[in-house]
Amino acid sequence: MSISTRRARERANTHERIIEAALHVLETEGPAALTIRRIAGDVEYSAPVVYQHFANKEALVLELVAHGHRLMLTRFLEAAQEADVDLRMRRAASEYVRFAGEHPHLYQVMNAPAIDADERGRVAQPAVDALKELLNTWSARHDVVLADLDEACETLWGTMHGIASLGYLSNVGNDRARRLAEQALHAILLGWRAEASANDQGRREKMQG
Amino acid sequence: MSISTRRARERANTHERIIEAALHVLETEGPAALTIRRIAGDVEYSAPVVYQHFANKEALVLELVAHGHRLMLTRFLEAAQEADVDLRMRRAASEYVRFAGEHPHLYQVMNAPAIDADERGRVAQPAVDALKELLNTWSARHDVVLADLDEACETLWGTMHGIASLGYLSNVGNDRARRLAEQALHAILLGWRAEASANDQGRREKMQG
DNA sequence: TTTCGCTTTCTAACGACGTTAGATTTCCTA
DNA sequence: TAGGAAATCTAACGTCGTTAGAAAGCGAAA
Repeated sequence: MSISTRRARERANTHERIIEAALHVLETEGPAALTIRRIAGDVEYSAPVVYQHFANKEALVLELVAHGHRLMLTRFLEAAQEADVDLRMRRAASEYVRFAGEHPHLYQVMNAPAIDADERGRVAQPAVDALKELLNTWSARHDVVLADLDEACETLWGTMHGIASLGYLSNVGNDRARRLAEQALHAILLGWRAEASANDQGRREKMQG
Repeated sequence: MSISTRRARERANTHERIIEAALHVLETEGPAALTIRRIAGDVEYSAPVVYQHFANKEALVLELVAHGHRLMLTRFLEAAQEADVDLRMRRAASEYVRFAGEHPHLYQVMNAPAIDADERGRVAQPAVDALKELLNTWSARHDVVLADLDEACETLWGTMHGIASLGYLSNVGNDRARRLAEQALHAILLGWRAEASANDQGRREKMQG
C-alpha cells in the first residue's frame, strides 16, 4: 500500500505545483505568457505531462479562476468582520476593487468571456451567497424591502465589476476606482432607501386618504 | 491621373471589404474564428494581402473596435432625441445594454483587456463626451451639483458596462440586464439627488443656526 | 539478480495561428 | 512589344495547444 500512496502523493504534489506555477506566470507576466510549455518548463517537466493532470488548458485555467474566487471570498469575509453593516458593505465594495487592482491578470481571466458562464457561476457561488447575506442584513437594518434580492445582488455585483474594470479598461487607476466604487455603492443604497421611504409614504397617504 | 486614382479607389475598397468581412466573421462566429487567413479567404485574397492594409491583426481589430463605438454612439444619439432628460438617461442606459446584447462579440472585443487603454479611450471619447453632456443637463435640471462630473461619468459608464457584462459573464439574459441597468441608473441618480438635497438642508440649517 | 510489465516521461509530430521573405504574375508605360 | 513597378501568391518560420508512440524508470516475480 505504501508505494501506491506515495505515487498518489507525488501526483497530487505535481498537480499542485503546476497550478502554482501557472498562477505565478499569469500574475507576473500576464495571460499571453501562460502557455503549456512555459508552465511545464517551470515545474521541470515536458509539456505533455501537464495533460496527465488537466484535460486541457481550459481546465487548468478554470482552476486558476476557482483559486481567484476563493481568494476574493477570503477578502470578502475579512471585510465582513466589520461590526457596522453600512461600513461592512462599503469595505466589501472597496476590497473587491482592491482585489482586482492587486491581481489584475487573475481578475481579467476570472471575468474573461472565454470562461464558460456556468463554470464561472459555480466557482463564484460562495461569494455571491456571501453578498446576498450581507445585502439581506443591510435591508433588514434599514427597513428597506428590496423587490427582488437576487436582482439587487446582481446589480451590485455588476456595478462593482464594471467599476473595477475601469481600473484596466480605461486609465482610471485602482485608487480612484476604489473611491468610485464606494461612491456608486453609496448612491445606490441611498437610492434604494429613498425609494423605499417614498413607497412607505405613498402607502401611508393612501391609508389616510 | 485617372489610373492612380482608380488604383487608390480599389485599394480603399479592398480595405473596406476586409473590415466588413472581419466584422461579419466576428459578429456571426465569435473572436475565435477571427483569423487573418479566414478574413483573407472571405475577400478572396491570400493572407499576406491583409498586411498591405493593416500593420498587424491588432490594428485591424482596433478598426472593428472603432466601428463598434461609432455604432454605439449612433444609438446613444438616437436615445438623446427624447425630450425629457430623465427618460433620456434611462433610454441611454437601456440602449447601451441592448447594444451589448445585440452585438455580444463586438462588445466583448471593444472591452477586451488586450486592447490598449489609450487607443480605446481615443475611439470611445465621443461617446464619453455625449454622456458627459447628458449628465450635465440632468444635473442642471435637478439642481444637483455633482462634486466631480468626470467621476460621475466614469461611475455611470462603469456601472453600465458591468451590468451589460452580466449578459454574457453570468446567465443573466439581456432583457433582465437591461432592466437591471435601468434600476441601477435610477437608484444612483436618486442617491445623488438625495445626497444633494441633504447637503442643501445642512447648509440651510447652518445659515439659520 | 535478472527479467518482466506497468507507469512515467520524453521526443517528434500535426494542424492552426500571426507574420515575413522571396518568387511570380499582372498591368501600365515607354 | 519589351521593361519595370505594383500587386499578389506560395512557402516558410516560429509559436501555440494537443496527441501518438518511443524510451526510460522502477516495483515485483522468477
